[in-house]
Amino acid sequence: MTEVAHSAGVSVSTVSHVINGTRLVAPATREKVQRAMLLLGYQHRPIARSLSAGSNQTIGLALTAASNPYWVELVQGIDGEATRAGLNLIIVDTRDDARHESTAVANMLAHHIEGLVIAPSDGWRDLTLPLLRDHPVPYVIVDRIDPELRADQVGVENEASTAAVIDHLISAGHRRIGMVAGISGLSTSAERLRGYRLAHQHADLVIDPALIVDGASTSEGGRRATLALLELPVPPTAVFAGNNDMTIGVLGALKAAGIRVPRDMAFAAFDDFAWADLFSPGLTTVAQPSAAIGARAVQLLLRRMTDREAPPQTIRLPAEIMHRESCGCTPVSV
Amino acid sequence: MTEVAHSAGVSVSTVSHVINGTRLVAPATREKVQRAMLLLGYQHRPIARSLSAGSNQTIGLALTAASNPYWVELVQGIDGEATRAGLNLIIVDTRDDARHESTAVANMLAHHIEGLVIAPSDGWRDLTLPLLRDHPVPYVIVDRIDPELRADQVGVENEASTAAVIDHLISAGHRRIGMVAGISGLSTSAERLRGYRLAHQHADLVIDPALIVDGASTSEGGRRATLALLELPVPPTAVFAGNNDMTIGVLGALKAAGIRVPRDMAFAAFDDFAWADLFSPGLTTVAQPSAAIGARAVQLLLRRMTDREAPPQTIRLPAEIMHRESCGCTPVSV
DNA sequence: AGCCTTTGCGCAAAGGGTTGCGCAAAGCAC
DNA sequence: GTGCTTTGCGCAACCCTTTGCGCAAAGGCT
Repeated sequence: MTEVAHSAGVSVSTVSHVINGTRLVAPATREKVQRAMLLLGYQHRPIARSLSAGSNQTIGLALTAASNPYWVELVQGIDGEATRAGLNLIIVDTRDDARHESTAVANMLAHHIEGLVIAPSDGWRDLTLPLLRDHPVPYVIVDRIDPELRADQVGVENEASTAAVIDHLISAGHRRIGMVAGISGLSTSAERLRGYRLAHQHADLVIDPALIVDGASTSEGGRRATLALLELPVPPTAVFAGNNDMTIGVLGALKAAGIRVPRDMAFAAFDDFAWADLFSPGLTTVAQPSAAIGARAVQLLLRRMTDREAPPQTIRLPAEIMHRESCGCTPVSV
Repeated sequence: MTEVAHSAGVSVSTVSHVINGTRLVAPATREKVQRAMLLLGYQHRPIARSLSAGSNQTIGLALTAASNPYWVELVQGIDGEATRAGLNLIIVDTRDDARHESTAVANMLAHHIEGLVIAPSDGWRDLTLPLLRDHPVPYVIVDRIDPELRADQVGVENEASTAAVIDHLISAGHRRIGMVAGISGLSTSAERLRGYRLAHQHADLVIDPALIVDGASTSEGGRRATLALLELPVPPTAVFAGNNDMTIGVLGALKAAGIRVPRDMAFAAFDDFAWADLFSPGLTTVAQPSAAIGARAVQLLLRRMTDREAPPQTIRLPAEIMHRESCGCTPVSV
């Protein structure tokens, strides 16, 4: 920058102002500076700005890479909205591990990001949240909403949409519906479970506790949970899987056991994905508006970046129920 | 840092040296400094170091978020290996768009990353590559290998593994095999196509050019390509899809047309994924060793970071063929 | 012509850390 | 006790950019 200033015959401050448009510069001078920059192949290093100004036009996103395919659309939603606002986005993988998450976030903070979107991992309150409290960085939580937290949050209507699907199964005549629940540390798991309970309440049905099994939010967990359900004295006639990973496990276990969906067992799940439609039968799922969640999160973040004192807001977006054949309520067609 | 130095009764330079272990510090002094850091809750900002020293223990990864699910394992492979080496990883989404890719990479460079792993988008040579040439940042290319480039690269054996699968279909008696090819700007597409051709050559079969259709590497492209194949005067008896997105389109089109796999049409594809095993029939696929590719890429990067002059290396990792039922060579079983 | 307001720009400090150079104290051999 | 080598640390310049303050020239007004 000094070189550019020298070559253009102006001071470095003028060069800086030309670059950022932070104050009036006579057109002639501006021209000269720009020519000098071009001539010298000057590369602006916005990062140095963060030293003095503390702003580098970058926001961060922290989530677990494993939560595929939710991932992709969410990232695209966030990235798109950030680009629209003239912000760059950098992403880190939390591995859904509080320890790794906190170091990854700390690294982003060291890089002076101006805002953060985070899908917190289980246990983040002890390690990552304190970091955020120390630093004055605005942040928005996505996916895993924590009602006790005074923070901006965006997520999906877990409870209502799960209840709607379970309700649908109940109206189709099912009385024993298995629930393969996600890892209990996650608010999403709890909310979906509440939805399951709620639907039963509305129908005045008592839930056999044995029907609720822990799927640990993983494929393998889903498989085991399903085996447990099948071994019950009176197995369920329908199963609901709490997320897409568990869906894999559940379906695998059912296939291995020679149980056919929906003839022998009705099935529905949280999380839609490209393949859900291709299965035979097509899978009835709850589709999250991932891209919209991402976009809203960035909007919330932008608001907070301009107004630190704005009241925290929690947004719940409605999910869409993708009604296909696996729930067994319609005759299987092509 | 000044505060810490003051509180510990030493100079800032000593504090710096304690933090980085860059020169001998008497144990007693070191103790004092560390206590002071703890006491004041000092947060080291490695980013500031990059101003003077140009090192901040962070490497970057640039790829398209859409290339799911390849993504997840690749990211995990890279992240894991980076962590092992004591490096932080930040990721950016290129959107498979050269323009977006170049600004995203430029942003990472501005953040003074010490190395870059990149799965280049089509057209990156004009926008992103020049950036890399200007900056002295070591980089490694993954997935899309460019044979003409003198750079470190890691990818999968596209040609040989595709040839093996096509060969398998040929030995099963198929003489007209449709090839749903990926976007032509990608080296992976070209290599897989070469594998397709190679297998035919080995079997002394002439390829009807109409059997090779463009699937544009997308689901929708795969669908259209499949329709084109079905409308041929003599349709193929088997189809090979060049990646997982196109697989969705192909399978969707076949299902919509009421064509059953593998009875009416054999099927195989590049890219394995969790659901492939759950389909009925299970899908025969080529599984990339994504995690290994990521890990190797980081290893190559580390080598280059220490030795800028090392000869560029291109590594091809073998793929694994997941032999299931969709290729029709075995009786469909449970 | 004298004074006030713009307009345009330079000066220098600041932000957080690294590092070459040099100095002082300590250890050692004689 | 003298002179030489280590060992341990401080000083200050430097990395790159931003920005408050202040000055000078130009233009408008009376």
